[in-house]
Amino acid sequence: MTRKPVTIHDVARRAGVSAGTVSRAMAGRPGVHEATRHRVLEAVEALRYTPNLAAQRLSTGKHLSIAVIVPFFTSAPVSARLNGAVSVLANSPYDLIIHSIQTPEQRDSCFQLIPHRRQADGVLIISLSPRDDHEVASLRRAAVPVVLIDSDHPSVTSLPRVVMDDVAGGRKATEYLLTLGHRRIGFVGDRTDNPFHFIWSRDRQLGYRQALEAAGLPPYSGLCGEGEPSRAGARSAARAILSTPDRPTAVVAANDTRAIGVLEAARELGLRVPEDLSVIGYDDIEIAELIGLTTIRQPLGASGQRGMQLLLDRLVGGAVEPVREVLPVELVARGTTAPPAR
Amino acid sequence: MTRKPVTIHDVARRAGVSAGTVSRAMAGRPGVHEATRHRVLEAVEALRYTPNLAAQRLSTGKHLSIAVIVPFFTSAPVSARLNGAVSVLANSPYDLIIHSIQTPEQRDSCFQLIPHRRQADGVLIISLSPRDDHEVASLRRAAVPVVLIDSDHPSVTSLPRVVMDDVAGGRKATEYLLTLGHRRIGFVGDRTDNPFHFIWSRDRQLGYRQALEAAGLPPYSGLCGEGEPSRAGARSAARAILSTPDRPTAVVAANDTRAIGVLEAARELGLRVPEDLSVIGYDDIEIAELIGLTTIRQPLGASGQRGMQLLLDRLVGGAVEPVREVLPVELVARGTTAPPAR
DNA sequence: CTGTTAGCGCCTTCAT
DNA sequence: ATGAAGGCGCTAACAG
Repeated sequence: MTRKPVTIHDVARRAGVSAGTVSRAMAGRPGVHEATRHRVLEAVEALRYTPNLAAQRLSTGKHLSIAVIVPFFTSAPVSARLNGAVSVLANSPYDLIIHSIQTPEQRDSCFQLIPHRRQADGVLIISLSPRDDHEVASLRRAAVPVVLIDSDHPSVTSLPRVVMDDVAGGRKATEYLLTLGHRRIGFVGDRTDNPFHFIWSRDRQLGYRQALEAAGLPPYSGLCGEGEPSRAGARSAARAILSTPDRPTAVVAANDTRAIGVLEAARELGLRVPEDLSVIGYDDIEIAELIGLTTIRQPLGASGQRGMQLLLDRLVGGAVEPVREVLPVELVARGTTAPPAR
Repeated sequence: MTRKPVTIHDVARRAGVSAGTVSRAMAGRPGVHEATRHRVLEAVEALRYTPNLAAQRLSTGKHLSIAVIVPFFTSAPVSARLNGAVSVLANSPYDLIIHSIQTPEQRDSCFQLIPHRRQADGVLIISLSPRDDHEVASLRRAAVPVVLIDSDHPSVTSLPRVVMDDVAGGRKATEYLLTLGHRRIGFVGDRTDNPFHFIWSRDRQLGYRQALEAAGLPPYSGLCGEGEPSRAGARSAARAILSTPDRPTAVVAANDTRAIGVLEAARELGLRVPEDLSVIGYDDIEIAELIGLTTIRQPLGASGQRGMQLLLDRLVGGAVEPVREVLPVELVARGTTAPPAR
């Protein structure tokens, strides 16, 4: 079944030319007689010749592929970003190699290996942030360009990246609740020291704190729940803070999935939404619209596209200066928020 | 920044051996003195040597990568399957090359190119079925093993594949409604001649018809809506069949997304669910549980895992005989179904 | 315009 | 146990 592959020499022989000419003809490079090119292409067709990519890569030093490091791409926001990135590649010669991170160990090994092993022309890292200066430095001296999406680090010696304005998002969400008249506002998010080193929850919480502070309100640290990064985790965290005597009248969730957990907790506790409790999510994934969840919308697909574009730019244009693009977010008011009952 | 890559010869020189020995030492093959191996590995470490994959591939003829052809992987079911497939690869040396299909043209070109160009050791095709015998034949004479997931074709000369029992699923959904006492049951699905040649909607509809027939009911062709493959499309299709004088008391949707469209249509028309209308979906994606949708659950992640496993089997074991594995589906009864009002 | 000649970096016999 | 040599398939530089 797997008969010997057709090589460039087979084509050359059939067309009555040399391998070099076949190479030139196929690459469409100038300096080949039109008739010759025609004969070559005919032979290619007849033999169903496909160049051996490995040989091509070895010879040219180009890989024509891009590696993407991405966590849990069943998560809707991540998969939306990935999809945006992929769509940019559709009309390019680059292949897309996916490295799906499912454990913290995988994260670490991918961060070390992928950018240094010479297998892709560029590396795109989605939603996974460098842990420390050391890791930033390691990425900077990578063998190929590295671009980050939804990933950041305060280090000055920085990498090109596309980030969401998570702090502003957390602030907007909280300010909206303040505008509605809420004063006791809780937050349900991720642990700062989560094993994958996700930073978005932390940043959104920071914005939340800023908004409270700006409003002259004390930080309600007792109202912040951290739990497993899932609906169930958010539900139990929410159950905890909603069971306190001075329960909050509103909750900011670090993402839509958690917001749904909060809604479930509210239902379990017999709290009506939005009459007894306002809930606001983050991401605006499809489900948010369906259940009428008020949320902060971030440009998921666009972030993927932009990041991939940055990477491609530096693949063709050589070294472009590092940039840090911040994408804006917006509030989408729906049915899970209302003024507090008096 | 991109200094000259370190090659196997650099390592060899530093370790005071030849390139061949380095190769053997690194591959952990026998016939290398322990002390030598140690020195080699030390040199590898010191030089941060990473073998050039392209060279390795060219030399060995193995690519250590698997190509996956997959449509719209933002769709929850597709991304769940893909995720299952990826997870199998986590502990293997294989890389995963993604070919995301976004247009019918891409579908066609990928079907022709990917399996024949010698770039991956195997090809996994998810949720995209061969269009005709010709395409089946083309896949069969591919240069590398090809495995299909959620993809099928009646052709006798078949390919190894993992399919869902969509016909049984459509039947089960319909039988459940019949059991509840419904007699006028509609169906909202995809067009048979959809451009991507998806077949699951057709098969589920077939099961639906079988169930009706078995119950001695005439085929309610007027109750079948076909629309754009989206929530909105399903909503307008549903609006049409729910506005007829003899409207159905229950609707089987070809997937959960469409079921949600049907629910929206019902709400618009002032029909209560499940009192005035029963709705049943298909897939059991996360959202189904959230909104309490009765649905048919299919093993999404498991199908991906199993398909990838089949592919790996045939990569190591050589030619295994073609199989057609059918994965079972089950009914998940939730809140959108009830006996019809009398 | 086209053929020839060297590698690209690695693996793999075949000697030693 | 190790070194030397040839080749994987292709491209690129250099002659003609």
